[in-house]
Amino acid sequence: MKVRTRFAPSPTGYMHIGNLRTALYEYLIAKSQNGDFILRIEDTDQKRYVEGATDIIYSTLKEVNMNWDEGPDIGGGFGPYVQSERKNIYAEYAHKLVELGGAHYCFCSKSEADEQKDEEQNIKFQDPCKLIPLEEAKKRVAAGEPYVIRQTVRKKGKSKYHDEVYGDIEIDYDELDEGVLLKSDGFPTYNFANVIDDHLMQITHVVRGNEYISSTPKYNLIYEDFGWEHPHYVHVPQVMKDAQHKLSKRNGDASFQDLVAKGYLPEAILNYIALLGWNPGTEQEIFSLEELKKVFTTERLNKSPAIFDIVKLNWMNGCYIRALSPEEFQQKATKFCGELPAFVNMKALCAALQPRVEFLGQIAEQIDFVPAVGAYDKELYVNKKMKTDVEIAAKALALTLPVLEKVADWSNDTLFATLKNLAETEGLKNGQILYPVRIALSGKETTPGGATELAVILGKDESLKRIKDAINKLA
RNA sequence: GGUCCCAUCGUCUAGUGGCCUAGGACGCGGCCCUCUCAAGGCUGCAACACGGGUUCAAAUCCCGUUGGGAUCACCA
Repeated sequence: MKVRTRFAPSPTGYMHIGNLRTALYEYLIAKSQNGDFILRIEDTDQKRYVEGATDIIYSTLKEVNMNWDEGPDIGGGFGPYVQSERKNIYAEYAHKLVELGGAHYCFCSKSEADEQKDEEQNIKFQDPCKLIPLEEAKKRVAAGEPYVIRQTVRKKGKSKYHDEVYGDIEIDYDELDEGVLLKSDGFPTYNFANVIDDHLMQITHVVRGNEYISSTPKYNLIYEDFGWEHPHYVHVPQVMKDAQHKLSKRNGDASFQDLVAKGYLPEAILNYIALLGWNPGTEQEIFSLEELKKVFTTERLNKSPAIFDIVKLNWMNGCYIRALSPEEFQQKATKFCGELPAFVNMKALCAALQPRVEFLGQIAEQIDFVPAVGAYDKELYVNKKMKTDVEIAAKALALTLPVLEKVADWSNDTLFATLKNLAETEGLKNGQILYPVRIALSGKETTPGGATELAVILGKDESLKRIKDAINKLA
């Protein structure tokens, strides 16, 4: 049987990192076995629907290159792929389930149900409507009385099922609550829709967060009542913000879009989250999607929660940035450079930046001196290790200016050789020339590149101008 | 509170009874390289939650304790 997995997000306007990881694992399970990856939109809660949210889902999946084989936009043999368009299907099956004895009509209001139960005391809602004879209930429904369809749990004893990562799970049927399957507005709840859809769409592996472990027996009951086989279950641990809290929108934790906006590369993010809860069993850490397809297996999925560590993502993203060709880097980096003066040598600037940023959002701070030198203190010229002070700097800059004016080949090699030579003939240390020049060009203590590299980035005219300015400042 | 799940360096993890004086990666410290800072190379610090068993032998199996998480919606 062909492996079919599905990513079934609800369109709430936010691509959560944990969600994306679930999608990745679903994609990898399918693709590692030549199966199909299906996209389904779970929008049965009209209150939570956010305009444009489905576009975020599409664009995110596309950005990380996880292409779906069937979905709302491209169709497929098992559509429609949007749950709100399947309303009548759920209604049909819900009524069928009532006939089968797996569910019943309930005329209680939500508040009536809420009043009865008590989580602390472990008192569950005992639905009085269960006792209404089916024929009578049908009459009331036909008469137009508002109703919901609730699951009926008749079984006693232990419910058992196998999970691919957690192993065998046993839960007592008494623990299961008789939840609403079809709401009074006619829409199904997740509890019902996911079962119907997964069966109808012939999903073979369901991947979801481990918060569903304890409700899975309820779904299995529905499968049983219909006489269907349930899919393989792959419950995955949570992605946490810290030991106590999981990553969430409410906490303001970064979403995939937020990270991309900060200049993290989609491939790096994907690589990083693949390793949050899964490992290849080898010491390899850098994986392309294609490589992951080859080595992924559910056996190597972990049971315990993983904390999302932005510091390690930074490192990994840095690896991806450094692996970019200079052209690719320049193309991506330009967007983060803002408006730069015409004198800037972009190629040289990007070459300097590439090994020095872990994510593109760090560029701005690195290049703030490029448009113009900001205000700085003369004391910046004092550096013990470089053996410079204000006086030496003034002398060095005065010496450097005429020499640089004569340089025709404004390249790093030539500039460096020239200044090194100048230092030698003047009996100065390299640093006594280079350090002041670098400060003159940037006005900053640390810069992406040395004096001569900055000179190349700024071009000859601008460099000479800045050195003159510095000489005046020190005079 | 009931039920379910989890538990190795700060973090991600390897480890499925002897190969473990517990390996790798990030981070952190040191050294090298060096026109500052990075990058790169080398190197150091750092963990089996606790207590009982089982066994010739336990991070690995069992039980308990502790700690953490999840769930108990007409949300998914």
